[in-house]
Amino acid sequence: MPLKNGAALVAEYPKMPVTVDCVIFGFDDNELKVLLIRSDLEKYQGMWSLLGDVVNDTEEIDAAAYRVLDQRTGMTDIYLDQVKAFSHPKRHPGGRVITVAYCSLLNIKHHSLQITENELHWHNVSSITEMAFDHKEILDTCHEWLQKMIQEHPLGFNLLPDKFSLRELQNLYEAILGIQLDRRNFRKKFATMDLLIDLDEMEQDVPHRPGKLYKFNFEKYNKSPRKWIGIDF
Amino acid sequence: MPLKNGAALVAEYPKMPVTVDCVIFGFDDNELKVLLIRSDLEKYQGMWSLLGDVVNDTEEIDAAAYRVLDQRTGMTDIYLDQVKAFSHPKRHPGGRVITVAYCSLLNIKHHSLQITENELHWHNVSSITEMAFDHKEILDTCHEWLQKMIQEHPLGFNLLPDKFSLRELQNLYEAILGIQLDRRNFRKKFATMDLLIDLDEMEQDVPHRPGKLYKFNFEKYNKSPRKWIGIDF
DNA sequence: GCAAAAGTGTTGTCCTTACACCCATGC
DNA sequence: GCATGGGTGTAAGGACAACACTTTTGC
Repeated sequence: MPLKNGAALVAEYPKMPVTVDCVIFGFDDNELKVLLIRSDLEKYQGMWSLLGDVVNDTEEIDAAAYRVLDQRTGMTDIYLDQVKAFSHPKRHPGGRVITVAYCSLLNIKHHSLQITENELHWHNVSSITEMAFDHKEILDTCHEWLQKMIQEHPLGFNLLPDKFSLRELQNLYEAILGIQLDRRNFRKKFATMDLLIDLDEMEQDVPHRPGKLYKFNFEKYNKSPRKWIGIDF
Repeated sequence: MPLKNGAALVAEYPKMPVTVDCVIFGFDDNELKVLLIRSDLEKYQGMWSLLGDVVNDTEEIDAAAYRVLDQRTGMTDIYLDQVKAFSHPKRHPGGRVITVAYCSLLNIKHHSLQITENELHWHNVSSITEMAFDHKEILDTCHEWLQKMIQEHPLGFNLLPDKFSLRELQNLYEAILGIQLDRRNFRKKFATMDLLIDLDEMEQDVPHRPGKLYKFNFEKYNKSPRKWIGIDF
């Protein structure tokens, strides 16, 4: 087989637009939220869509996703992870567009944009039934991804304030997983893990007995080895 | 904000080639193998690369990956799953190419291609140190993905013959995970799961006491609900 | 009969689950 | 003082880890 020149080969490849779409989750009022924008396409007039943008010619797709987050929220240190590429040929009414979905987690309280100005709104994930493009499918995929990930990795803390109570943490897990958890067992679990730092501070302005505040010990977590063996299906 | 026409919008998006690369795993001689082809690019002369191809204009990326498998192995019912998109702007020497990595699992014994003719060869995953493009990184990512997945899902059976012994199954897990497992506990685990069908047949032509043969009960597995709650990190 | 792997049980430890009461604070 | 959620302990059951000997077959 004759060897080929890379540039000549690639020049003949079919080319198509690639975009990123960010599923930006937040947590407020004991509900899992997602940040959406009104679609600016005729076909999807009035419907909500994920925040996305094209991938530029010399740009990593991760970089494009971070750029979307920065542009829309003004925040640059947001948790972000690639989830899946979606490629149905008719998924975009304007023609073939492949998109790579990203899941990102941010603390709503840190995020100070004027949401009414630019048609950007937080929505309860549980009450969304329809979206522009295939964005409902992408949202569902990212929600399932998140449900699995928060059980295996300390991601949920990205959705909470730096200081949080055990009640808030449990509410977060219950909202994302859609189940009720036993309070004593939940607290025991985190006590056993020994990855929460007791700040010796109390909640303020709650209409009941205030709870203790904690922060997550990322330093200790990052030093501890992962124990991941266990066949179970 | 004025509404836009989809086609006009998409026409202005940057376009780039998208490819798929398949990490095709097999299992033989108690080793995890991967199917590779010699690179046909000048720059990577003599080096091995994954099996890939471009994604065509109206083709789903999943379909492109299945097409690669069909073309290279002649098999159409192979397990396949999307793993991750790789997008470094310089990952292909011929210019910007985004690739989506797929992991596929097949039973080497079912696969009858003439491997010497078309420069296609099975390689021990553990002895690969260098590959063309960023394919070593892609292979490593898929290997880690597989290590995690075989513990949570019954994927490993795709790498084994229809009928297999518990010893073969354990060898498979040990090869993929790179660890030793206790034989009694391993068998007990699968006995408790009650998802293996005892075929009342014995291994043939083994130079020692033959073991019983089993097949996996996919029907029962698919009917059983997933129990997936358990915070652990 | 010897080599090689098949097959099998018990025990201790740990984790998970289920469950109920008193306490501190705001109003 | 009452409403609200904070905070705690225990007992039972199930899962997992460690461990050794007998059996069957091919040669």
